[in-house]
Amino acid sequence: MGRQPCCDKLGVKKGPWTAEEDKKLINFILTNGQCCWRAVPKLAGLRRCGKSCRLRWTNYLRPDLKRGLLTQAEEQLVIDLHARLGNRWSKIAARLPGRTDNEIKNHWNTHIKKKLLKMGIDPVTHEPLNKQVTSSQDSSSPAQHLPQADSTLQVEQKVGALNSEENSTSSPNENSSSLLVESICKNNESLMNSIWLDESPLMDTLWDITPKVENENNDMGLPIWEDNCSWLLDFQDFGVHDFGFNCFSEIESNALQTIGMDRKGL
DNA sequence: AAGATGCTCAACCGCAAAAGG
DNA sequence: GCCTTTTGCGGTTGAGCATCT
Repeated sequence: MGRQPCCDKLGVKKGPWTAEEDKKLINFILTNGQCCWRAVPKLAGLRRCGKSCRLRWTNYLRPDLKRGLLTQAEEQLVIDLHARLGNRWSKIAARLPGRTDNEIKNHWNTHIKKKLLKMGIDPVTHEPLNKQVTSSQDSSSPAQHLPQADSTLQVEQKVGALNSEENSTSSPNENSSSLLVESICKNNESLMNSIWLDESPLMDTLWDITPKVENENNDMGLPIWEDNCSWLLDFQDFGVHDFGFNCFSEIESNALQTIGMDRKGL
């Protein structure tokens, strides 16, 4: 018996996406907005599973994605958020505009984990590795070992509010302060403050690109769709050229019609 | 130069939660 | 409230590239 597959496996393509497939998906979403992902492959003429389309869009094709390595500040923020939220990558990603959960997860596993281990910090508990040996004898919380800087206090209060908002899914790591948090707070006070002050999800509204909702986004003080569309001209890092000129002109004309954008104006 | 090893990251898989009837 | 469908999440894999021996 077993579970029904998420999509009809027969005739469903797997593996890396081709430029042609990307083109179809982008074209479809620009024209129709994000609708039922299950229906997308059929409607867009793709031999892919809906899940795969959603993943490709959210992790690679979305207009608001930043490319390239995480900055130092972003990395520190990830570390801090991980200390509080654990492996809840989507929640962490929601607080880093332009970054995806997959990207952050990958970066964590390939870079940050090693970095922390090198520094003698357990990437799971965010506590010093040597301290853990004696932690069973020492019942005091990690925060008690640290001098509490004013900026840290402010951040911790905001985090407290955040945690209470999310306490239904609290992770075992949430209450542990860490040496890293301390240094992050000291070095990036303004960054941390701005982040904790604005707890609204940054990403979701930004990339809700259904054409008719532009003005609603604007009401929230967020950039309207047109402001985020410069990517259409260069297709981010993978470039227009990756699609071939012919296919791009087709997407471009459709996209520009959809969003009412005049290329000459850019 | 060539094979071995390590690293990165896009993509897949399976499960759980949410949504809809 | 139950069942089915759809979506979202986190863990894992593996191809491709870089570096080492």
